Amino acid sequence: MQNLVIVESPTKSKTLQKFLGSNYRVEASMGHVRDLPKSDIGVDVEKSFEPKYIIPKDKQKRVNELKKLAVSAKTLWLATDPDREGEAIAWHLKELIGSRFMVHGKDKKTMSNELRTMNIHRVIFHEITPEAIKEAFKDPRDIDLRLVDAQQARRILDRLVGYKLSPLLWKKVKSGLSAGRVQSVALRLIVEREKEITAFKPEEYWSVTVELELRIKNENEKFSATLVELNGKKLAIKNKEEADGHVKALEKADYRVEKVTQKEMRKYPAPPFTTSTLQQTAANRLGLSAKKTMMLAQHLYEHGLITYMRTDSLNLSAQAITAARSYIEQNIGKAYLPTTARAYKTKSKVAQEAHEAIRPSNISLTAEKLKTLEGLSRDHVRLYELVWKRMMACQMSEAVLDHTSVDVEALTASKAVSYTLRATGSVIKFEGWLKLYKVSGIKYKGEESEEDEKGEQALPKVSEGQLLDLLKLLPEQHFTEGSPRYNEASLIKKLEELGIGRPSTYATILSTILDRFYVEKKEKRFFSTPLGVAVAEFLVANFPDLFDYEFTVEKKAARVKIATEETDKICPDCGKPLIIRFGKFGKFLACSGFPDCKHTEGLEEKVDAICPDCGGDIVMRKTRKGRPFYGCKNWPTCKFASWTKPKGAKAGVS
DNA sequence: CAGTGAGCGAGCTTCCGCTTGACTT
Repeated sequence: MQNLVIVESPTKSKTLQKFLGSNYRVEASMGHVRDLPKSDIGVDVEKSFEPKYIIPKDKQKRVNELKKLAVSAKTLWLATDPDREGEAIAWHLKELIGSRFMVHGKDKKTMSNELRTMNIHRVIFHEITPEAIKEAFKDPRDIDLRLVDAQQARRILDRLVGYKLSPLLWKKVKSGLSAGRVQSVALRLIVEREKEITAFKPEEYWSVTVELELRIKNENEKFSATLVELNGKKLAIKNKEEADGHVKALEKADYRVEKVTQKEMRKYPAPPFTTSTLQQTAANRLGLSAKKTMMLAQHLYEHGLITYMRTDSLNLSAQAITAARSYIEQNIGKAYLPTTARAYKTKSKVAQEAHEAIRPSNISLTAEKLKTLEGLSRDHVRLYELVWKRMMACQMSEAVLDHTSVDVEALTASKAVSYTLRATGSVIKFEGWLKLYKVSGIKYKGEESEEDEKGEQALPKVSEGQLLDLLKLLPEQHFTEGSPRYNEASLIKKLEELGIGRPSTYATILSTILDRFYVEKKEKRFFSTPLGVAVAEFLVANFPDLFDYEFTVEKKAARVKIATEETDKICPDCGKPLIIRFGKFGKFLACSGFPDCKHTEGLEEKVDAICPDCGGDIVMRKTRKGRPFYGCKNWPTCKFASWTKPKGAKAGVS
C-alpha cells in the first residue's frame, strides 16, 4: 500500500475511497484522536499554558490501527476538514503517526537503523467531487500551524474556564455542577429572560376597528380599517373610557377615502439550511427537538440522501445549483426560474465553512419517491422534505405582492375632529418560491420566523374621495406582552448570533443545562430553576467579564476571590456592617465579623403590608425550592407566613 | 414556608468540539 489517506468520518472515507481507487487506502480517524486528560486540568499555566495530550481510551484502538497501516504506507495524506478543528486533527495525526518512524532514529517496529521516510501531506477540499479531490491531491500543502494554534488556544481556554470554575460551584453551591464558556452563557440567557418576564408589567391599550362598505354597492365591497390618527396625530388609546369616547364620536362620523397607496413588494426565499437553521426550522415547523433532528439528519446523510449535517456554510456546489435549476425549469415552470442562480453568503464572522450547506444529495429525488425507501420513518421523510423544499425554494424566483394601504378619513358630526383609519391588504401577484415553501406551523409573538406571513385581507378596489358607510365598530382591549421564554429554536438562534457553540454542539448544549437541572422544559419552553438562577448569579457576580456576551480572549484574567457586596446595614448582634454573600440558596446578608459573629439574615424585599399577627413589616422571601412567599420580618419570633400578600395597609394609613 | 459563610481532608464530580459504535435496558 502506497498511500494512506485519513479523514474524520467513515462515510466521508467511503466516498473518497470510491473516487481515489485502489492505489489509496482511505481511513477514518473518528473525530479527534488526542485530547487533554479528563481527570486533571492538563494545562501547565507556569509553562506558558503547555497542554498535556493523551489518547482517550475509546480512541486508542483506532489510533493503533492507523499506526499499523502507516507502517507500509509511503505517503500519508491528511484530508480532514478545511477548518480549525480539522487542521488540529491533522496535526495530532501527524504527531502520532508520523512520529512512529522517528523514535530514537529507528523504526520502532523493526528496530532497524535505516530511517524510514514517509511523505506527509495535508490536502483540503470543500466538496467531495472527483474534480475537487483531484485538484487537492495535485496541490498538497503543509499543516497550517496558525490554525492549529488557534484550535489549541480555544481548547486550552475552554479547559481552564471549565475546570477552574466548576470546582468553585461544587464548593459554593452543589457537588457535580458545571460551568463553561458556552453552557454558562446559554444558562445566563435563560435566567435573564426569566427575570425580564418577572419584572414585566403588562400595559393596557385599546384598538378600534371599523367595518366599512362602499356607498356604491359592488361585490366584495366590505373591508375593515383600524383607527390610527386623531387630527393628524398618532393616537394611543389607553383605557375603556377613552375607547368608548372615540367609538361614540365615530358612530356619527362621515367616512371617505382619503388616500390610496399601492406598492409592489418582492419576497425573497430564505438561504439553504445550515445546522442551526435546520434545527430551528425543524423545531418550529415539525416540532422536532434539536437532538432528534440531528439523529434523523445523520441517518439521511449515511443513506447518501443529504449532504453533511454539521455545517455553518451556505455554499452550494455548482452541480447542485445546476440540478436544482433544471428541476425547477422542467417540473415547476420556466417562470419560477430566475435568470441567474442565487448565491448565498454567510453573515457570521465565526463561521468556518468547511462543508456545503445542507441539501439533498440528489436533487431529483423528491420526498414522494423517498417514501418507498425502506428503513425510513415518517419523520425521516418529513425532515428530508423540508431540506428538499428549502433547497429548491432558494433557487426559485422571488414572490411578487401588491401591497395596498388605504387611509380613510372620518369626520365627526361637528366637523371638529378628524380621525384617520387605515386598512392594509396584499395580493400575491406571482407566488414564485412560495409555491413550494409555504409557511406553516406555530409562530410565537416576539420571535421572527424566517418569513413573516400575515393573513392580510384582500381589499376591494377603492379610489380617493369615495364615500363609505359604517357597518360595525369594534373596540378591543389588549395588553402589551413581554419577550417569550426561549424554546430550542430561539435559543439556538441567539447562541449562533453571539458566535457561541458550533454546529456539532448546539444540541448538546441544550442537553447539558437540562441534565444539570439548571433549566426545565415545559411545553417546549425553557424555564430556569432556582439552582440555575443561583449558578448564573454566582458566575455573573464573580466573573462578570468571563460571561459577558462580548467575551474575548484578552479579557480572560479571572479573579478567583469570591465577591461580596457591602451594605449600609449594621449587625444587630455585634454592630459590625453586614455584607451580601453568596450561598447555596443565592444571595444573603451576613455579618462581616464572621467567623466571630455568625449572624445572618435573608436578603428580602420589603412589601407594602403589615403582619396580621404582630404588626411587623412583611417581606417577600423565597422557599428552598424558589417559590416566593410573604413572611413576617420578625421571624423566628413571629411565625406568620403566607403565599399571598396579607391584606391591611401599613400602620398609620388605615 | 425560614438554609447558607472559612479551612482542613480522602476521593469523586467538571470544559468544548470532533466523530461513531459499544455498552445495557
